[in-house]
Amino acid sequence: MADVARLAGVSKATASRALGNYGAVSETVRERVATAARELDYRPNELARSMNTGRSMSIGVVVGDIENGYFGLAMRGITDTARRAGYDVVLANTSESVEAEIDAVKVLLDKRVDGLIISPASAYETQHLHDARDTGRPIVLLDRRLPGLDVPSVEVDIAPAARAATTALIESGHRRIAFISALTTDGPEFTGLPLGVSSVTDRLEGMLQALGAAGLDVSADLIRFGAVSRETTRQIVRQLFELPDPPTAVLASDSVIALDVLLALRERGLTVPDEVSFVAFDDFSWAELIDPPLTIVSQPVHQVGVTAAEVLLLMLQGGRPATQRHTLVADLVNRGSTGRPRLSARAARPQDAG
Amino acid sequence: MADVARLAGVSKATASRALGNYGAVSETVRERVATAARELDYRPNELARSMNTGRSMSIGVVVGDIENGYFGLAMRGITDTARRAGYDVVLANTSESVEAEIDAVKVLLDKRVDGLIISPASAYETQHLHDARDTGRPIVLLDRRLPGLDVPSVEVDIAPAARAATTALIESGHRRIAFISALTTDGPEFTGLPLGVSSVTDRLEGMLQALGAAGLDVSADLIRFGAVSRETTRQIVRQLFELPDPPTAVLASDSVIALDVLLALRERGLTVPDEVSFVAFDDFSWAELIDPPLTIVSQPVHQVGVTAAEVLLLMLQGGRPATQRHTLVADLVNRGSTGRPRLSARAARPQDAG
DNA sequence: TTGTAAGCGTTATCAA
DNA sequence: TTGATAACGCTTACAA
Repeated sequence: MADVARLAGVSKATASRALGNYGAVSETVRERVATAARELDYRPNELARSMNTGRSMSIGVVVGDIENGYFGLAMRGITDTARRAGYDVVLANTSESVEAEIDAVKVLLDKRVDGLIISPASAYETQHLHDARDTGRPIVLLDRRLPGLDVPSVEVDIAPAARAATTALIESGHRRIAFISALTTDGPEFTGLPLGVSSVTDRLEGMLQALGAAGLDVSADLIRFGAVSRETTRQIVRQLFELPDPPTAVLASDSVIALDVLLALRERGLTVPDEVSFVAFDDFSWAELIDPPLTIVSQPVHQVGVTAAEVLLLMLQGGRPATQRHTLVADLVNRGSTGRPRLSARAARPQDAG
Repeated sequence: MADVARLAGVSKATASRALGNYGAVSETVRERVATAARELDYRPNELARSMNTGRSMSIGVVVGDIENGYFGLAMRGITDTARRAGYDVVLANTSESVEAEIDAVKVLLDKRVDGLIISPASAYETQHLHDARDTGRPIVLLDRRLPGLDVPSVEVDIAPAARAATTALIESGHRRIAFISALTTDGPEFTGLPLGVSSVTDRLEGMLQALGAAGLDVSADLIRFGAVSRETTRQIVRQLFELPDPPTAVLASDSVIALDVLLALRERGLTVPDEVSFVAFDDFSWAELIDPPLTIVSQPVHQVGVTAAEVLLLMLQGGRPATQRHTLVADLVNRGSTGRPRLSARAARPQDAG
C-alpha cells in the first residue's frame, strides 16, 4: 500500500481511501491510485484491514458432520448466501462431539469471525455458546434450537409431519412403530422428552402425539438411540425384531440411518413394505430410486442453510430478526415403503439374520 | 494483552511470550501471566497474531460442489486432518464456474490463508492458479491435475479401473458402451482427449484403452457430456437410446449422474442389467442398497482428502513432497448391475419415453 | 480533498 | 530473563 501511494504520488491515507472506496477522493487521484495498484499488482491484506475495522468478513459454521448429505446441502445454502454478501465461511466439523465443538467455537472466535452458525451437538452443555453470545457476535442455530439460549434458530417444523406420518401408519393398522436415531443418550432406554437435540425431539414428539391421539401406548422398547454406525444399527434392528412383539413399522431419523436400517432389514429377509413399513426423515436423492420408493418426510434443507445465513447476515448489519424461531415446513411424501401391516410380519424371525 | 501484562506486573512483550509459549520466560512469570489471563478472561486476537507472524493457520479449500457427496467426504478428510495440525479450513464453493473460482482464490489469498487445496474447474483457464502459486503459498490439487502447473496433486488412479470395468463389459459381449459425464465441453460431440478435467479424462481414457485393446471402434456418439441436471441427463439418455444402434451398457461418471441416469433408464422402461448394463464411478452409500446392487469403481474419497491435507501440511512446514502426483487406487466392485447384453436391448425403444 | 499521525493487538528485535 | 520499541499493513481521527 505504501508503494502504491508512493507511485501514485499521494499519501498512504489517500491511497487507502481510493482503493477502499470510502471517504472523499478526487476522481483524478482515484484513477492514479488505481493505475499504480494495477501496476504493482497490489493486493490488500485483509488481515490488516480486519484488524482495525473490527470485521473479518468471515462467518464460522460449526456442524456435526459435513460428510452427512444434510449438512452438505445446508452448507451449500450457507456458503452461496454468505458469498453473495461478501462473507467467507470457515468450516468446523465436530463429529457431534461437544468437546470438539467447544474447541471449534473458541478458535473461530479467536480468529474473529463476525458471526457463527452452529448446529449444537448437545442441549445440555451450552456454556461455550452462552460465552460466544456474550462476546456480542451474532449466533444462529442451525436445525436445532436451545431452550436456554436466547439466539435465533432456523429449523424445520418437523413434528407435524412426523405426526402425520405416524398417523398414516396407525390408520393403516400399525400398532407397533419403532423409531431409530443416531443420537447418543445417557442410557439405551427411552426415558422421555426432551432429548439433547431438538430436531430429534420434534420427530419423536410428533410420533408420540399421533400415538397418544390414537389412544395407543408408547413402547419405550421401540424407541432406540445410538445408531451411530452400520454395525450398531444392525444390532438395534436385530433387537427390535427379536422382541416378542416386534414392530411392524420403522421410522428412521435421518438418511444415514435409513440406509443402515434398510440394509439390516434386507439382511434379515424382512421385505418393505410387506413385512415392515418404513419411513425416513430427511431428504435424499436415492429415496425415490430404490425399490420400493421410500415414504419420507422431506425437508427444505438447502433453504434451511440459506435462511440461517440470511438471519445471520441481518444481524451482522445490526438488524434484529422478527422472530427467534424460524421454521420451515416439512412435507410427508407418501411413496411405496409404507402399507398395511401383515400378520406374517409380527412373527419374530430371529433366525434370518446373517 | 496490555491489561494482562499490567495485572501480572510485566511488560507486554513478556506477557506475550508467556502466553504464546515462545522465547524465554521464567516459570514464576509464566504462572503469574497465566493467572492474570484467566482472571481477565483474556482471549488472543489471532488476527493480530497472524499479522506479524505471517501465518494465519488457515487453509483455503476450493471445490466445485460441496453438496456433492464426493466433495463432502473429501472435505471431511481435509478438515479433520487440518484441525489436528491446528489449521482451520475456509471453504469456497464454485459451482464448477471458473469465474467463481478465480474470485474465490483471490479472496482467500487476500485473507492470507497459508495454503490452498483446489479442485480446479478447468484445465484451460489456470492463470489465477499460476498467480496463486507465484505468491509462494503452497497449493495442492484435489482429484484433478493440471498439466501446465507444477504443483502436487492428489488423485485416484482411475484409468486402470475404468479399463477393467470396460474390459469386463466387452468380455460379457458388449460392443456399444456409452459414457455420460457432467463435464461441460465446447461442443456436444466428443472430439478427443484430454478434456478440461483430468479425472474425467482418466475415466474415458481407461474406457478407450479397453475398447482399443479389443479392437473395437470408439463411437463418439456414445460419449456424452453436459449432464448437469436431471433434465439434461434424461435427454442424453433419450438420445442415446433412440440411436439406430443404441448402447447396451452405460458408464456414469459420478454418483449424481448415476442417479439421474438410473432414473431416466427406469422412466424408459429399460431394466438393469437385463437390457442395459450399468457401471458408476464414485463411491456412494446407496450403491449396494438398490436393486440390482450397482457395479461401481470405488474410490478412497476420504483418503483423498486426508492425503491432500497431509501434502499441504508438509509443504506448510517447508517440506517438499517426494512426488508431484499422489495417486490412490480405485477398485472395480462387481455387483449386480452388469451382465451379458441381450438382443432385445439392441432394439431402439424410442416410444417408451415419458 | 488531502496529509499527518495515531492506533488496531500482536510479535520481533535488540539492548539491558 | 526481561523491557522498550519498532514493526505488521491497514484505517481513522484530526488538521490543513
